[in-house]
Amino acid sequence: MRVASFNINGIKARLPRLLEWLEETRPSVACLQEIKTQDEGFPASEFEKIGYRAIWHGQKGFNGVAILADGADPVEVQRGLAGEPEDEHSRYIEADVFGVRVACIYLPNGNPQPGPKFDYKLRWMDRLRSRMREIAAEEVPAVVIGDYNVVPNDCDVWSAAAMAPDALMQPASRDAYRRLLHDGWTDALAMHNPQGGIWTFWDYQAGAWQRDHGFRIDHALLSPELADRLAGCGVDKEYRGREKASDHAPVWVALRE
DNA sequence: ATGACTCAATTCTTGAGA
Repeated sequence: MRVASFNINGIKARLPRLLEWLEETRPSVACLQEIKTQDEGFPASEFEKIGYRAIWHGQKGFNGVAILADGADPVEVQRGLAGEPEDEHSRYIEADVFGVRVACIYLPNGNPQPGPKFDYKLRWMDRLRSRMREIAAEEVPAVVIGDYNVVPNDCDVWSAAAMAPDALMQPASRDAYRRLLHDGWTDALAMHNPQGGIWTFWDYQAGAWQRDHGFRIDHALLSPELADRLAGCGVDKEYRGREKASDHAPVWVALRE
């Protein structure tokens, strides 16, 4: 089976591109971020027409996450993270599907930093870590996949110097990400590509795509029970170059049965 | 260079993204 993640930057604007990607690459599970629609605007019937069933957590205007499964119903386990009841951002949804726990995340960007948005990012990462430790304690095969908005290492960005002031690059952001790895989670792309140089995002601005000025911020973290089953992983880079593309490219992990 | 581009919103301008 393959579990994929795609920050689509607006499901309404991206629907033709998204359906095309699903039909061409046919992931078993597809986790989406930045659907940017309220729950009632989610085009579930369009996905059912091509054999995918979904759960989603929307929000007006921005954020929003969804989990799609090929020929199966994702069984929702949780939406949102504990620890901050007043937080109304739709950034987390978790389900059991095909015998795997799948959590789809859209981690706060945190810019500008320093400031309240960066503080929120770090608090959100603490809350995520708490939930991931709970999942790890269940000792189930699990993947926490999505847009982490963290560049883990300097080899994961076209220019560490140019990006240094960004919230995605801050030591506090990177430390919080490393704590997840220290808890026993495996960064699938990093394990298979330790040399770096793999990007999942290219800004719309300043010809970033044409210049290959990208970075790696979409990650798949595997629990020990699932890391043993990792057969391969990759980035569907070509989709970033199509008409009306998202600024992210899809990432995926292939798992042995 | 406080830029560049794109999306959503009862759109003609602003907030958000990264």
